[in-house]
Amino acid sequence: MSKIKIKSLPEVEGVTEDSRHENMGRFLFDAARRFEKRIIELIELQGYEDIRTTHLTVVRNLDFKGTRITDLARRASITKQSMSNLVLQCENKGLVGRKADKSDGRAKAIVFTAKGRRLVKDIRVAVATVEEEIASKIGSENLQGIQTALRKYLYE
Amino acid sequence: MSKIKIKSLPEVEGVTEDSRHENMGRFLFDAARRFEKRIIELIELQGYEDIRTTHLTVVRNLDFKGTRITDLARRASITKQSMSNLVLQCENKGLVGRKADKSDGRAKAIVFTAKGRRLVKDIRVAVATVEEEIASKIGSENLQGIQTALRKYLYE
DNA sequence: CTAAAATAGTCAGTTAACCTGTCTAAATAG
DNA sequence: CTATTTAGACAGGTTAACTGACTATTTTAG
Repeated sequence: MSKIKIKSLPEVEGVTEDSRHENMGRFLFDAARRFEKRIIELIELQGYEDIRTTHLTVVRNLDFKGTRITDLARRASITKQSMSNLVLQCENKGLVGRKADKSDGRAKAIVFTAKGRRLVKDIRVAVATVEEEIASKIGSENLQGIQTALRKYLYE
Repeated sequence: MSKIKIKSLPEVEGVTEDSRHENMGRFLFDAARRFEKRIIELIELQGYEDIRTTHLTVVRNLDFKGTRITDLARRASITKQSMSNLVLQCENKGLVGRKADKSDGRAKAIVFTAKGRRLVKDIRVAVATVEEEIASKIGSENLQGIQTALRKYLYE
């Protein structure tokens, strides 16, 4: 990468200028917040109670064939202790269960219950709905563009 | 808005399909997280200690002419109690002060100290730097495109 | 012009979502 | 076969939000 160009920013003069500032971070943060809030709203409309964004972190990273807590944690970029706790919550809600991993006596595979699989489907519908809502506001080519660009930023 | 179109989503077949799913919410969330983390890193390199993203929430919404806690809270979409606490933290760090609002005896205007104004400048440089970093990865036209689209989604 | 309602801010307590440190049981490497 | 690593759980702490209750002003309405 070329050397970072430090923009010369406008001087603060007196006490009149506004410190508030639009920037990428703010847009991303606000948009992420709004998106998640809307997903939860739609999921609640489907009749689910007390499903929070953190539970989606479990659901989102769980393979249908089953996934270990350690792997879930790594995928979500949180500690295994935190993930362990989230999995416990999902278990209490009847969304996931545990089965022994016969190849490793220490490990347990976290697997979806039927209810959990139903939630996955309902979440996908909600996600598709919110994406439609956004697309209808900014255009689907912009939606696609954002996703492509952020994928590149994040994972390449 | 027209009625929500529910996409027919692929059926879950057996236990082989992966439940993990790329979507807009995930991209936004991960990108926001990465952005904020990077800003904090750069700010710490500038010699600041223990400046957290929540403190940026104060700084980001504070006018140079001074702003009341209630207004800060509204701008940040948090309760005034939460904002009151954040302002206290910023005050303890010497970033902001309070002065009486002569037109309203109940109110106090939160104002930047010299140190706070210096931080604002340093944050702007950090933001510009991170935006450059992103632009160098995804192209500045994509960066601009994302900002324009998200501004539309969020505030129009 | 006063009594009632609204507003600015604080205090106290709670909850959610993370964290670190420690521990066990099992697996693997030298 | 011992030593280290790994999977997971348990205990306890921190941060950033929340609600509810309170004081002190200001605004409004009869």
